Amino acid sequence: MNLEKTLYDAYGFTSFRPGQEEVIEKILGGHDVIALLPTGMGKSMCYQLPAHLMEGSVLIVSPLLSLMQDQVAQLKKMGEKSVTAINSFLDPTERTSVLNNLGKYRFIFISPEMLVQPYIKKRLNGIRISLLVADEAHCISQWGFDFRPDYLRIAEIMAIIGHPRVLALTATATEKVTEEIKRYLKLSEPFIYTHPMDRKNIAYDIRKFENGKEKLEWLTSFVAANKGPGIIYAGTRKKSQELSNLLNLAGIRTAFYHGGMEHQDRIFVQQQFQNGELEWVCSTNAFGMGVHIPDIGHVIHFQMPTSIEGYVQEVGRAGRDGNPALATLLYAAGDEELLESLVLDDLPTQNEIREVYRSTGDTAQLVDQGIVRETSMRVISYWRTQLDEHGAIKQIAQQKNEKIKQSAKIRKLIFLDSCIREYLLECFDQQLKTRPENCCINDNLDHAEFTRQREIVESTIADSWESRLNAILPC
DNA sequence: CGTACTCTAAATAGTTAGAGTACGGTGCACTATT
Repeated sequence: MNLEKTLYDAYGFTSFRPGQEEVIEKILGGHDVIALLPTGMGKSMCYQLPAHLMEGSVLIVSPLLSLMQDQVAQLKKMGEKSVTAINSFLDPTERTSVLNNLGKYRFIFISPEMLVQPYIKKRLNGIRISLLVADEAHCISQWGFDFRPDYLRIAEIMAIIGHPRVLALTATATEKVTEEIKRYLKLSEPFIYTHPMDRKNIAYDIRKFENGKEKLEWLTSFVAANKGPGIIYAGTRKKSQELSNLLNLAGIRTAFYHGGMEHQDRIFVQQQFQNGELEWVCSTNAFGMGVHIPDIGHVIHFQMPTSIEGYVQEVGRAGRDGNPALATLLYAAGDEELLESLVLDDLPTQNEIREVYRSTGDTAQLVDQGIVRETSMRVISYWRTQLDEHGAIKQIAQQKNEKIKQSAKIRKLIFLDSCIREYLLECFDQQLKTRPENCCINDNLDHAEFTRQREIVESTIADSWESRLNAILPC
């Protein structure tokens, strides 16, 4: 079979990007695949092309509604007509029509929450699904255990849709995360494609301060002296607003972004940033997934990220265009206390587990009465279908242990004396092959040289929104 | 850890200081009102 010809006929591309062809061949050969591909490497082509060569529909599990809407729009722009997304954006009339004609769509996007709804399972029964795709598959491990437990339940529909082949796609996964993807998607012998994940054009800087005030002063002067576009990650919603207000006062075009905002406002900020109307975005970790801006030159962490995986994802949003980019992590004494308590406190407590397991009535009441938190309830409800009370307590304790390990890794990163790049790769079980010139603060990072290189880049990028739009358009 | 909110005692009627405590970040779907 000539894959390149199909690629050309269906999408007009003459050649594959690294990894695509190998992944597609494995899928067509009947294998399940876990593909770790860096963002911007055309991950979606890995399921788009097979869709043209296999009988039946491709079902894509996607973490965010906005991401789904984007992908649907992009596929439609590429001339794909039979695309749909089943989610709460659908009004009842549309929903009925989509559900009645499910088998007619070549691409069906869905959230994990929707996927496990009994009425959806019923509708999927008997539909011919050739491929199940778990997009951003690290979410299984990152969110499944404490935030969106339906991520652990994707495999429940395998039998219903006739055990199709499975493709799990992600840009960042440690061996442990890969293992969890494999376990929760119930893949027996998947082909695992790993791309070297080092981003050579990103230089790493870590700066330590006595207190928050010093950190703030440094940030203000840095942002005043350096051009965007850039992202500043804050630890709380409130802090993201504070930082944005402060920078605005200094005359810098900035907006804040976090999960507590109206959906419309979030879309607006993202669009403004993409069109170059904003130079910096101050945000919580809500910002980033599905944001494709090639020329981000700076990612600054004003407060510590919650895990190394999160850090690498956030930092990885810089320098997609291959030009020099700088990742700067700011630390002030005591910062770790905030984050660690925040991260550890959100797992269900022993008391919550006990209350739910021993409740005989409506468990929703426990949430209403404030005895069990809403997120805890969903997590415990999931484990209740799998384990007894003792088992659940053990499971959550193990999860907590895992989180403690994660925060220890972040702590180690901050106080590291050796190469940051090497350490990050080590966390992903990879080895550094060649060290770029501008590597990291512990390895001859030359800020002056970096700034000089950025200036050359900036002078060649026309600052019109048209050129940016062209750069963003899909490939 | 820092902040914001609640509670309580001491003071004497409505205010205030200090102690105690809860919260902080990621999103889906669904329902009940506007």
